[in-house]
Amino acid sequence: MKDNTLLHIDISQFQDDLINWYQENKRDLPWRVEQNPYKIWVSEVMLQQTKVDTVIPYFNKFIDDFPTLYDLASAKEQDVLKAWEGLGYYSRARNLQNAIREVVASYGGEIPANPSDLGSLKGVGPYTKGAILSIAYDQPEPAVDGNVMRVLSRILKVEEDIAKPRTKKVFENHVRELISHVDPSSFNQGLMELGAIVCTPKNPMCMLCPVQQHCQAFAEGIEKQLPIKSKAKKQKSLPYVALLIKNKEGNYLIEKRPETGLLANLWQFPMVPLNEMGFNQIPSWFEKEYGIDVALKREAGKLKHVFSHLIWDLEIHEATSISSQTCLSNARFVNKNEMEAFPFPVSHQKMKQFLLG
DNA sequence: AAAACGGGGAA
DNA sequence: TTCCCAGTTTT
Repeated sequence: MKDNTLLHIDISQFQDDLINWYQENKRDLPWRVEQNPYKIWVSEVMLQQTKVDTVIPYFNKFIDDFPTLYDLASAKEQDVLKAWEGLGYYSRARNLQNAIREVVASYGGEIPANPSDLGSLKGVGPYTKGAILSIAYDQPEPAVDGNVMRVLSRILKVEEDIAKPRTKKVFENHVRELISHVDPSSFNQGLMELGAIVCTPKNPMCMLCPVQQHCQAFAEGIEKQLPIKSKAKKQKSLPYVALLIKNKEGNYLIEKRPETGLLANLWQFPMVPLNEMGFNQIPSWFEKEYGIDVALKREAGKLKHVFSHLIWDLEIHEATSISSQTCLSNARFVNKNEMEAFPFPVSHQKMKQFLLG
C-alpha cells in the first residue's frame, strides 16, 4: 500500500464527528421517516441528478400513487411516466419499474440485500446499489455520488479529475477504508448531507464543518480549488418547427416518441427538423410522414429548451388540418381534456399550456 | 473512455 | 451565463 493518504486521518474520530453531526442536523425528509427499502430505492432514483427540494413533492405523489412495489409492478408504464412528468431522465422511471417487476418475478417481492443480485437490476448502478445496501440494510458499502466526491476530495486532498469515470473508484476505495461498520447508513448519508449543506461547491462553510480538523484542503487553504473537474463540451443547437395542429373537431395532433433514445415513450406535438428542409417544405413533408394535410396559420412564439447535451430551438406554429386521423399508430388527434392523461416533456408541457390558456 | 440522457436552481 | 446536482446505460 503506497498511498498512505488515510494515515493522516483519525478514522474513528472522523466517523464519530460525521455521524454525530448528521444525527443532530439531518433534514426531515419523507424518505427518512421509516427504513423501507422500496421507498428508499424510489427516493434514491429520483435524487439522481436532481435536487432534494425538487424531489420531495414528486416522491410524495409517487408513493401516494404506488404505495408498495406491487402497485408499481402492476402499473401501466404510461402512468408511471405521468407521475415522473417534469422530473427528467425518464429512463430512470422506466428502469425502476422494470427492476421492481424483476424483484416481484424473481425475488418474491423482496428487494435483494446482496450486491450482486441488487446490482443486476435495471437502473441500479454502483451508487444506488450502495445507497440501498447501506441505508435500507445497514451494510458498510460505499455510495459515492458527486457530493461524496467533492467532500472527500477536500478532506483527503484528492486531485484527480472527478469528471473521469475511473476517479469514482478511487473514492469508493477510500470509503471502504473510512466507513463506519456500526452505522454505515448515517456515515454515507452524513457525507452527502455535509456536501449538500456545508461543503458546497462554490463557498464551503468550513467554519461550520464538523470534520474541519480532519480536512486536508482546509488545512492548506485550498478548499475552493477542489474538486478538480474538467469541463463538458458545449451543446449543439437544433432548430425545429413545432406544430399545434387543430382539426375540424377541435382536436389536436400529438404523437408518442420512439421507445429508445431521447425522451423515450413520452408524447409531444409534431416537430419538423428545420436543418433537414426549408420552411416551405413543411406541408409536403407532413403529407409524406403523417398522411395528413396541414396549413400553417400563425406563429405562436419561440421556445428554447436546453438539455445537458443539446439545445432545441423551437418555433411554435398554430396550424389546421381537415383530417381526423393519421396513417401512424403512434399519432392521434385528442381533445384538450384527453391530453391530460399523456406524459409530456417540459418543453411540450409549455406548448400544451399555451393551448389551455 | 466517452457520449447519451432532463430539468431546475444557484452563483 | 455557467455550473451544479443523492448516476446509469449504451456505444
